[in-house]
Parts: sequence; C-alpha cells; structure tokens
Amino acid sequence: MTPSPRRHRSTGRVTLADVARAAGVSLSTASRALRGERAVDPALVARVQATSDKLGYVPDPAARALASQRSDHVALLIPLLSNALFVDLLESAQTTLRQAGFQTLIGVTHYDSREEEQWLREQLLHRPAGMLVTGLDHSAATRELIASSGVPCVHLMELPQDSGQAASHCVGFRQMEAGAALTRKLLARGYRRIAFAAAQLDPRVMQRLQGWRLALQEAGLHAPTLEWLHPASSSLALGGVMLEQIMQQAPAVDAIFFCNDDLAQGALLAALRLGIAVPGQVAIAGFNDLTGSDQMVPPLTTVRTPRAQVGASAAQMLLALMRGEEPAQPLLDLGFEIIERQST
Amino acid sequence: MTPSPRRHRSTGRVTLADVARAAGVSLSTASRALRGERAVDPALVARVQATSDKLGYVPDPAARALASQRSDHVALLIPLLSNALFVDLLESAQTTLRQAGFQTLIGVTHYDSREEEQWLREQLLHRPAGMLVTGLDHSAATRELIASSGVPCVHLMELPQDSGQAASHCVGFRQMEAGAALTRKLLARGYRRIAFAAAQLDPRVMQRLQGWRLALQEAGLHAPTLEWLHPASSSLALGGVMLEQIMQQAPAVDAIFFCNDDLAQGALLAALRLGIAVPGQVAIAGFNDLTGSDQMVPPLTTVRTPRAQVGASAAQMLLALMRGEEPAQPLLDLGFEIIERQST
DNA sequence: CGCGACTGGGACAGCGCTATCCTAGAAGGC
DNA sequence: GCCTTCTAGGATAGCGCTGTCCCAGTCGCG
Repeated sequence: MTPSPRRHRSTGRVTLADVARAAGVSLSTASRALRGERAVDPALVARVQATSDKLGYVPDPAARALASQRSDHVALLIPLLSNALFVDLLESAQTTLRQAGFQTLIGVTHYDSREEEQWLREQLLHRPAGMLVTGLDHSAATRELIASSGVPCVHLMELPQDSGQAASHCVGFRQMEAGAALTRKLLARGYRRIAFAAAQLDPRVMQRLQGWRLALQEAGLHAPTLEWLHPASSSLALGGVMLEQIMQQAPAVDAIFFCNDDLAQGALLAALRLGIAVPGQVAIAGFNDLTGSDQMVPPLTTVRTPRAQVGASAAQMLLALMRGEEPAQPLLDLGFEIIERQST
Repeated sequence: MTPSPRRHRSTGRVTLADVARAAGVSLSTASRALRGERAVDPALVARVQATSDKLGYVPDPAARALASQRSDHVALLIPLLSNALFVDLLESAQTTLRQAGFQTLIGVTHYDSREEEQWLREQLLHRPAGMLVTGLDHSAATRELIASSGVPCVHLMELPQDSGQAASHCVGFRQMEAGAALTRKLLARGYRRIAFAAAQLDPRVMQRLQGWRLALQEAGLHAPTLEWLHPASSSLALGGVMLEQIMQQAPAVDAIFFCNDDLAQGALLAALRLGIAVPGQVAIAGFNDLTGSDQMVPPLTTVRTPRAQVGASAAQMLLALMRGEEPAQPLLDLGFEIIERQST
C-alpha cells in the first residue's frame, strides 16, 4: 500500500471528466449535453444527465469562467442599503437571479460616482455575465466602462427622460410623473402653498422636484421660496429639523411634500413633539411607502413605488439579455400608486 | 497584411506572462514577486512591481481560483436585510474585506436553516477564502459543511453560552447579559410587573428572554404570564398589536421590554393612537437602538448594540485567519450600552 | 577544503472547463 | 450514383495562473 507519488494536486471534486468517463462519452459531448449546447443525441443527453446526477457533479465556476471568459456572477450596484427601498430591490433581484443560477455581487456606492466607478472596475475583473445598475446618471468613465465591457446591463428605478440618456435597457417608473401626480392630489384636496422638502438630492429626487414644479406651475402656484433642498443625506432626524425650519420661516405653507418617507416620518414625529397638528396646521406627504408609513400618527400619505417588481423584472430582463435575446420591452414602466392616508 | 490564423482565443487582458516577459524574469518569479511569496531578490521585486504597474496588470480571479483552489470571495450569511441591524453589520464587514481585496458574497437566509444550508452549498462552490456567519445555531448539516470545507469561519453577534457550542471564532456580545442588564435598569426605576414581548424568536431573542427571566427571578418578580412570545416576524405593526393585546389582557403590567426596536417603535406609535400614556401608564423599552428610536415620541429606552464594530472586527479576525494566523482573542466580546430615554 | 544545508530562480504540469478544429457518417441535389 | 452539404461526436489546445520539482550557486562548518 505505498502511497502513489502524486506529484500534482488533485481535489476530491467530481469533475466533468469523471462524468464523461462514467457515461462513456467524450469530454466535449458531456459538456455539450449538460449545457444544452449544439445538437446532441437526446439519448446521450439523458445518459449524461443521469450520470452527472448520480455522481453529484457540480461544475466549477472558476474553471468555467476561465475557459469561457464569462462567470456566473451578476454585478448589482445600489446607492445605499440603509434605505429600505434598495433593500427591497436587492432582495427581489437576487432571488430571481439566484434561481437562474447566478451569484450576485453587491456594491454599495453611497451616491458617489467615484465609488461607483471603483466598484465597477472591481466587479468587471470577475467578468460578470450581466449587471444591474441603479439610475441613469453616471460619470463618463462609468458609462465607458459599461459600454466597452460588453456586459449586458439593465438600469433600475428610472426611465430615460430625453433622448440624451441613451440607456437601452431600463426598468422603473417615471419619477417626474409620480412627483406631479402626488402634487396634483394635494392641489385637489385644496392645499395651495405646497412646499417641497428634499435631502440627498440624487437624480431621482430632482425628477420628483421637477414633477412638483410642473404641477404647481400648471396651477399658477409655484414659487421658488417653496423649495427646501438640503444636501445632507436623508434621515428621520433631518425630516424633523426641516419641518421645524419650514414652519418657522414659512408659516403660510399648508402642505409639505417630502421627497421620501424617511424625511416625512421624521417630520410627523417632530410634529407630535412640537404640537403641530397634521394635517390641520400642515399636511405632510412622503414618497416610497416604506414600512411604518402606515403606522405613523397620523398615517402618511405617500407614493407606493414598485421596487420589488422593479428588481424582479430587471433581473428577468437581464436574464434574457444574457441568453442573447432582446427583451420585448427594453424600457419597462412599472408605474406607481398614490396612497392617500390621514396626513393630508 | 494577412490576418494571422489565430486558432485560439485571446483576450486583450495583460497577463502575468506579459509582465514577466517585460521585466525579464520567469513566470514563477513574477508570480512570487507580486504575491510576496517565498524569498525573492528585492531588486527583482521592485522591477516586477514597476513593470506590473506600468502595464496595468491585474490578476485574473478566475485563473487564480482555479490554480490555487481558493478564490478572493468571502461568504457572508445574514438572516435578513430588512432589519437595519444586519445592514450595518454587512456594510462594515464588506468595507473591511473589500479594502483587503476580497469580494463579499451575500446570502440572506430569512432565519431558515434550509435556506442557510442551501446558500452555504452554493457559496462553497466558489471556494471562498473565508466566511462570516450570523449566530451559532446551525443545522447539523450546516455545521458539517463548514467544518469539512476547511474554510476559515467567524460567527457573528453571539458568544458561546456553554461548552456545547464549540464555535472557535466569534465576535459579538452577551445577549443574555444585555437582556438582564436592561431588565435590572427597569427594576431600579421601580417597575415591578415587567413583561417581555418578542417576535421572530431567533436564538438571540431567546437569550435576551433568558436574561430578562434571570433578572426578574433574582428580584422574585418573574411570572410566566409576563412572557408574550409571537412566532411571526417582527414589524412595527406587530409591535402595535402586541401592545394593545398586553394592555387589554394584562393591564397590571407597568413596563414592557420588547425584544427589538421595531416592535418597540410600533408599540410607541400604537400608544399614541390608543391614548396610552408612555411611560405614565406603561413604560416601553426596546433593543438595538436602531435609527429613529431617538426620534420617537417619547424617545425610546433601548440597548445599543455594537453591530458596526462587530462587522469590522469579525472581518479583521477573518483576515487574520485567512493569512493563517491565529487571532489573539478568538472570542471577542464587544459589549453593549444601555440607552435610557423618556419611554421608561 | 570538502560536503551538506540553504537560498533564490526557472521549468513545467496541471487546476476543470470551453471553444475550435476535425472527421466519419448521413442526408440531400442534379 | 457521385459529389456536396449538413450533422453530431471526438480530439485537443488553451484560459491565466499557482504549486511542485529541480538545479545552480552560495554559505557554513568541521
């Protein structure tokens, strides 16, 4: 029982060669049979499949990536995880991709274009089979990286506004229209001095701002002094601060459209603390319908955004692209829904 | 200008062979120089480095993984992303790992041991260099997978309670002590009928329950009827429901220790709606000190848990393990802090 | 000064798979 | 019926690295 010299390493793993040998076919045929590549005799396919199952064969992603120059990774870039919006997006996209056998590589960009670019570079090293990227606004370098990589890419949460943004594949909804629609609801309820309060100021927030402006201009009620834009990142605390500020400096305001639910929830809590009656003294509306918005006192009027569907549909679209197909609808608008509760 | 036959594929990528050739050394030397493996003449190292930088060489992760049977991936398993606790954990761990050149593979297990096992299998295919796993309670199959894989592993958020849980590397804090400490604070404030309200019922919640029991038993104030355990997952809404239920069925309760801030926040909001005075009629405390707990009305008394530090320290410990070192403190207790606010 | 231990560089065979080329046989066209 | 397509399987050369073996030169020590 002398141990064999075994000059080279060998893993316990069942390889494709093992399957081919056991099934009595060549390596090529085994590979083709399992991948459904080219035409293979159905009887052989069945035999190889059965052998593979019996031996418990699992392909090695690294070997596959090396040989085919294409991995089973999908890169996903999102701005934040502290916002439940993106968590929902991520979870639904990952679930869909995972079922199709893909591993998700998540990069959190913190709304920073340099970080986004850095992540992209790192992820492209892994030769991802596809990528999902939040938003349409990217640095020139990022756009160039995406384009020259040749990796299929779907953009999330936005749709191109004009022909300038030539993003070919998007899943989202019209942020501007959503902003306008909510504003019109407020107008219909009789509010006349509707402020817009925003933080973070990412492109999607700015589009909602545009929608709000549009609706107020239509009604002849727009005024620059109604815009309260704060560059810091959103938080409950900031929402409270902004409410206090607005009520102090512009007491005539009768409604505030906060650009997201975080701020709006913070404002509602601050209103309780400060003894500001909502909606009596001022109405408050948010955006996204995050968890908890229905639990507020009073419950928050907001816009429900289809983030889970965006994640799932975008993943579906990407899967089609990765198969080499062209999706039926390269620009998919999933709409939004206005949820009127007691805060307005 | 006849195109060369070029029978085989070739990527535009700069390979290690290119670097070696340009630097005038062998492939082996180039590889060793760049990785700092074995002893290499410092002058050569410098030359290879310079050449590598000049050519913009970047190692191919797939080739490296295939040859070395070890990738630059680190698997991270967490129960949920909808809980901000785990998001903080994830972000800090990922940041640390990324700086060291590792890619994080995130798996969300939804507190389901089958899902956890499934994720582990998928991630092990990628031959991760290390893994971070939430908690110490795992199915036998999962423990076996971890052990037999030989991949370094650090457990998060808990420390072994007894010698039965022979997890060798953990970063966390003593959940039971935290539960007991908060309960003792409530006792010190004069509360006598302190209920414990929990959902999700994961192992860490159960440890907090133990701590609460211990503290009440010490004071001779424990009663089984004070335990309100709900198997559903935590949410603001459920917190409200539980508050209502407790106040209705056990009006003598003068304080409620909710097992997490989600429930507690929901309870505070419900109290506002129902006209229950907090802390006048009943005191409310939570656990984790999530964002928003300080914004509640009244602000929530809770336990601040060091989740970001847990993520960072666990990543550091894992990095050491992956380098083949043994960490100074294989069981790292990062403690906790009780934050007393106006809800008690 | 002779011989073993050590040091640092090179050669080279894979890691497990895919893509390309090749070829025998079947099918089709005039 | 002969030659040309087409079809489906096999052979094989890598993909870009790393791990192992090997060897020349150097050093140390009795």
